Amino acid sequence: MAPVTELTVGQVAMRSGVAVSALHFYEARGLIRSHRTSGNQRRYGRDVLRRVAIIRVAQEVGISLAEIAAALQSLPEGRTPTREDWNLLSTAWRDSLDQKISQLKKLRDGLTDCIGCGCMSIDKCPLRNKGDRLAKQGTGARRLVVES
Amino acid sequence: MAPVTELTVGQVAMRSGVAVSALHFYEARGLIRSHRTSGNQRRYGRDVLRRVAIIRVAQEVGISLAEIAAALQSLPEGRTPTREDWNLLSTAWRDSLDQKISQLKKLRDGLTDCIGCGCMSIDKCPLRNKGDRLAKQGTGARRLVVES
DNA sequence: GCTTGACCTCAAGTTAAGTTGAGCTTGTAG
DNA sequence: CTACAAGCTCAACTTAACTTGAGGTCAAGC
Repeated sequence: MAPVTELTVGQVAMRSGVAVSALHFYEARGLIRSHRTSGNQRRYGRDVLRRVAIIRVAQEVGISLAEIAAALQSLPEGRTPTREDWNLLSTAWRDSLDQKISQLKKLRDGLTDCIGCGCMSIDKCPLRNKGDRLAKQGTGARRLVVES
Repeated sequence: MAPVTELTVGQVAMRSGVAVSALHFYEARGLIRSHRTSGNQRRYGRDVLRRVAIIRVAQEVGISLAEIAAALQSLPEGRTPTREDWNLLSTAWRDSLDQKISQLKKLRDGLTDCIGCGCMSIDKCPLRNKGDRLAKQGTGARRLVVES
C-alpha cells in the first residue's frame, strides 16, 4: 500500500494530454485536487488521470465544466473512486446522457428521415425534440416555444 | 404557389424560441438568411424555422456554430431544402455524429462498466476513447496523448 | 397626426473555458 | 554550487455565442 508514485502537473499534463494551464484551471474550478509539497508544488494521486479522462470525454459531448463539476462532487475528494462512487455518478448522468444520445440520433437520422415525414411544416418535425428538458441554463438557449 | 406568409424576426423568434438578437447573430454568421422590406425590416421564409431548429438541436449536442454553418452551406440559400439537400447535410454529419453518439454511450456505460474492467490503470480504460478523431479545433481540447 | 411597440444598427458587455506572459521560486543534473 | 527546466501566482488576453443598451426608424391603432 505504499503510495504509488505521486504525479507532478507536468506528468499529469503529459499523460492526460491536457495543458498544465488547464489542470490549474480545473483545480481552481474544483474538478480535480492536489496537495502541495513543502516547496508549494502540486502533487496528484493517480486517480486524477481518471478524473481528467472523464472530464474530457464529457466535455466533448457537450457537457459543461459546471455540470461535470457538480457530478464529480459525488466522487469523494481524495481517494480513488469505488464502484459505488461510479455508480452514483453514472446514474446521476444517465438520464441527461440518454437524452443527449437520443437527440444526436434524432439529428442524425432525422436529417435524413424527416424528409419523408412531410414536415414542410416545422411543427410536426421530429427535430422539434418534444419532451426534451435538458435545461440549458445561462447565456444561450431558451426552449422551443411552439407547443403541439 | 403564392408565397406563404413571410415571417418577421419577432415571429420567427416566437415560433423558434430563439431571441431576436440571436437571430440577428445567426444571420450575421451566415446561418440563416432574410430579405428586407422597403422599410429595411427583415422578412424570413418558412424554411428559416427548419434551419433554426437544426441549429439548436445541433448546438445542444455540442456542435459549434462554425461547424453548423459549414454544414448548412450545403443547403441552398433561398429555397426550402429538398430531399437531396438534406441527404447531403446528414451524410456530411453522420460520421461525426456517430462518433459523438458512441462517445456518449461510452461515457454513459463506461462510467458504470469501467469498474469491472480492472482499470485502476487509466491506460486500459474504455473512457480513453481510442480511435477517436473528432478533431476538436480552436482554443481548448488537445487529444489524449497516452498511446497504448 | 401622434403614440407605441416592433425593428434596425452598432458598440460594448458577459460567460465559459482556457491560454499567455511576467516575475519569482524549486529542484535536479552536471 | 550553479544553471536551467519545471513550478507557482496573478492578471490580462482570446474565442464562441450571445445579450444589452443607446439612439433612431417604421407602422398600426386611436
